[in-house]
Amino acid sequence: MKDYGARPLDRAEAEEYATWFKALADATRIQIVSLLARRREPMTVGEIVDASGVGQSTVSHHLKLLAEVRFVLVERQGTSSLYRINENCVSCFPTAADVVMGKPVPEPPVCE
Amino acid sequence: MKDYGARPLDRAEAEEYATWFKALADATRIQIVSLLARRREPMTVGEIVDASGVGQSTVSHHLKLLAEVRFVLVERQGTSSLYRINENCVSCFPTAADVVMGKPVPEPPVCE
DNA sequence: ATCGATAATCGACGATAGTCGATTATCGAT
DNA sequence: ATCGATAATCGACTATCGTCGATTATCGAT
Repeated sequence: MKDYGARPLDRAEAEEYATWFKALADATRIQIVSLLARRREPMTVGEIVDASGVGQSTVSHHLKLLAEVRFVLVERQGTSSLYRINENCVSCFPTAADVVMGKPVPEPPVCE
Repeated sequence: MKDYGARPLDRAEAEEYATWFKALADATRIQIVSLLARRREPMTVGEIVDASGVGQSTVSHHLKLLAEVRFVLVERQGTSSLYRINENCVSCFPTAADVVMGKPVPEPPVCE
């Protein structure tokens, strides 16, 4: 690769960002994430099922994916699971979008 | 759906954003886009092939996808094709990330 | 008219993804 | 110990994706 400035996007960085974008590369997951981001409070799977319009197993599947990349956090409470947005991602993710689009940022976003 | 503020993310909006994120849900495409975003000047397919490390047909395939969602723009010049970043997306795409993450914006981004 | 360089398209392959219905696991309450 | 509610997992099906090598199309130059 040639020189495009101080912080070129190498393969490893590109692959990390790709996993983030992949997590939101589906309309159902976008609805779930935006739903949890607007309510900053935990929601049960049942509530999310009602709001998303797809089956319970499908929602559970998507929530698992979103939890694996830590877009959402889980906490079991009694017989139900409470999902909430990961506040770190609320700030990190748009910054990742900036980085890919060439906007210089002081620190590359490292979400957890 | 219940009420989560003035601008809930309906299915249509979620699907539009999903196509955008889907376009960047691959490490190779992220490298291509960030490459074109850093150089603001048009690049030939051959140059992009050299910089990306994958085959010519693969790069051509990805460029076609990126052009379909208008992340990049094409212009034929002689025997080569010149690809450049779509400046609109540089500003629209991070805004879309903000919207999904619940940050209120004056206008929802409509890229073209 | 032909040649060479460049890029687009084709065909194929294995891999991954989204959805569903059905089943299983977990846990509180009776 | 059993029941009911809740959510996770399983199995299957179809669809899409990323990559490649090979072929074809385009166009400038000779």
